[in-house]
Amino acid sequence: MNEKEQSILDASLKLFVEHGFHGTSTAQIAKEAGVATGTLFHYFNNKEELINSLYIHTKESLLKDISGNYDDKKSFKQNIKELWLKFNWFGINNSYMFQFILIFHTSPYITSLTKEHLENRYDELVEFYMQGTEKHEIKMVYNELLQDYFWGSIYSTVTHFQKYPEKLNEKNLNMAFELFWDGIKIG
Amino acid sequence: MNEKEQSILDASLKLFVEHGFHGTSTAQIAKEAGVATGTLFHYFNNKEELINSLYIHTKESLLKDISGNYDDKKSFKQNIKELWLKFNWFGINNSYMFQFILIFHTSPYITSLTKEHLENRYDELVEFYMQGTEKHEIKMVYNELLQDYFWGSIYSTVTHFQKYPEKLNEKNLNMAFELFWDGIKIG
DNA sequence: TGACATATTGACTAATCAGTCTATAAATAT
DNA sequence: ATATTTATAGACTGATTAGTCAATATGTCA
Repeated sequence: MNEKEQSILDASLKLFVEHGFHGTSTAQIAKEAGVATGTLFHYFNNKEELINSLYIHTKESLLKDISGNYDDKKSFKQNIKELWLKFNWFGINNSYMFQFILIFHTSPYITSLTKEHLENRYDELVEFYMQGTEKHEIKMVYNELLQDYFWGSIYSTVTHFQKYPEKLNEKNLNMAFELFWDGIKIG
Repeated sequence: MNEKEQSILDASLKLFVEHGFHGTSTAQIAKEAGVATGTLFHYFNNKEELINSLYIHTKESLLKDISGNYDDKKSFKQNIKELWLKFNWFGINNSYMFQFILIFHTSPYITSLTKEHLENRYDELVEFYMQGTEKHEIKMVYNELLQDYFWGSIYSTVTHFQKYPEKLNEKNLNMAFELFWDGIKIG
């Protein structure tokens, strides 16, 4: 990845989150990135291609951070907690990226081709969940609801600590996890 | 509320949700509403005033739908379930409004004056919650986290049934509530 | 060295935007 | 009935936008 190309993506991430896709001009992006508009269009054919690249890079970054294997030596709860924490730390440490995913995952400017490129990688995560229901460690709730419940917990926890950074500590993060876990555990 | 004024707000709601604030031109709004641009600027001095009016109307509509008093004859769980359901039905039956609130509650175009106009009305809701912690029916979790947990559950449930409308029935809605309730209940 | 490709620049352009203005039409008041 | 205010229309304008283009610089390879 070229240095200028990277700074264009960095500037875009910041400005798209702060002012939206249409609220950010290519001139502003170029200025923020410290390049000329011509350079921007040298690396990206148009604005839409830019946001698609950004979406791919952001999601790749998330996938990299949350990847890791199920550890049979640990309990199911511990395994799921580690995954939950990885998601949350990603959101807390990369607030622009997290907000970008939140805002733009339904954007019409992100093409279906771009989405396909990533969607199926979450399959691993889904199977991971299934393990818990099979072993009757978590409630018999259909998969789609379980996934959305999981994501809702990540969403509310990350946005909570973005809003109240002074509340961020291990105790409160565990508290937030227990809210999530007690919702799906059996008994 | 004038008929044309209302159709301008309706058109704005739809287009702002679908294409964003800057992604929607005043000409498009006027066309969708079936009026001339001059009429739009007769009712709203500028685009920002339009989105602020829209925000107020949308939140007023939400507040109207979720309002109601705590019923001492019913259990705390039942009371909170009814509130939770009111929020969810609002989101399910008014998907544009719900998405609009989600997308624009942090928008810089919604002035702090507009926000103040509504924020304090949620105080009732907060006190409602406190009742549960005082009676030790729900976990001793600090208020801000509890509120964000509540909102996260609404968010994930509404977006879930927007994504999978065929899954919407009483059984699954109750299931989603139990995920939420078991997270905060004691024991 | 010299030839060719790639990188970078910023002035430029056609299209689009928010908002204005003038002209009427409809409603309301005196 | 007449005057005054309010509603509606759409052509128009100055500013801004995404994207182009021609010029120049830098790198690469034989």
